[in-house]
Amino acid sequence: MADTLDRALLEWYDSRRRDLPWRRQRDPYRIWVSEVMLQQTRVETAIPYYLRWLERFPDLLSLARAPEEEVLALWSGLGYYSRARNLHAAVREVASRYGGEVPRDPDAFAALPGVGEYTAGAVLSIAYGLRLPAVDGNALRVLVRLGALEGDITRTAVRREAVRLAARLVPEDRPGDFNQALMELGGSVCVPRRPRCGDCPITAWCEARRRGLEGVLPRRTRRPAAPAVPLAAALIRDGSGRVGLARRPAVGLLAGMWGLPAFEVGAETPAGAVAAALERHLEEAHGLRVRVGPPVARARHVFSHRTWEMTAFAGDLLEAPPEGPGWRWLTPGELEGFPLPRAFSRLVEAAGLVPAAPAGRPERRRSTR
DNA sequence: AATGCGGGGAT
DNA sequence: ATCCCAGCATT
Repeated sequence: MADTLDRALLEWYDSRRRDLPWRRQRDPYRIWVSEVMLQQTRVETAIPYYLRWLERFPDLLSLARAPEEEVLALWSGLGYYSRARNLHAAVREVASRYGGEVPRDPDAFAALPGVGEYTAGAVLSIAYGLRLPAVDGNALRVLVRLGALEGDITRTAVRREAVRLAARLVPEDRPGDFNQALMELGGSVCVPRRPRCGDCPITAWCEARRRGLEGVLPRRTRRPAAPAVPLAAALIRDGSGRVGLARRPAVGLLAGMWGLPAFEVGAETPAGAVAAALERHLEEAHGLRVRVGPPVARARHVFSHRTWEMTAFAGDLLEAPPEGPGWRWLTPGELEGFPLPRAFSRLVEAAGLVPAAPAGRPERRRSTR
């Protein structure tokens, strides 16, 4: 076995690294896209989105030139939509300010929207070979065990300590591979519960293992359960059977995405008054005069911090709606391929307007038989 | 320093 | 049910 931690880890990585789409080249733009998609997202989830993204936006300038609507459409279903908006804005800044070349300077790169300490370290170490740490959730767990850091990892101080440890460990030679190896080790061997220390290439250096703490580290206070929030949505048809969609506000949950017009029902609204409250919401938020009828579909959607208990009410349009950038009508056929966030696509499915979507998220195939 | 922000897979 | 994922911006 190699006699230093970094050599042992790199040897392990060389023998078992996965063949991932973003590991086939070192184009900084492509590495960057992968790192943003992978923020809080599993590798297997991101891959189909990544491939489709690069087909449409093969280089930085093609993304910089694209309209935001198309960018969000390609991201839809992946979640955390500000990632897409920030990446789009950042790429435009690189195009205009840096001549289309991703800056090598860590401070300049990290100043771009959506680029934090992790993403800067990952992109610059992988694409440019800079000796920078990149500590994601997986690497954090490895580092906490390696150094037997006993503090609560939800605290900033403990995370900083882990980053300092990583900065000490990352070698001049192959820093990008080292960072990826640390992450991959956390994802496959140094897993949250019951780590497979027998398969670990750096167990000889692991302080938690030496002290018998590998099963209890990292320590973390648990999050409170997400509250359930009722959501009232309107399923409004126009004279020709099309369905009304509203663009959500630019800030907040699902910001800027399209969905059924909807609002979160507060505790002050009794169950019997929801329909009337929905009518008021449609009037105030969209200038629509609608008579809200009976509920036609229900669905539950779990976010990380709240759960929507969704009810869709049928709505009869009393008066022609105003045209505008925040409102559009789609036929059920158009709805089927439309980039809706999952919460709304599920609700529309429950209403029987479109067939249930196929398992693969990104390829919204039209009619596969 | 804590919170908001998606969606899904593993246990 | 709970945890957690190649995190970042905002407060």
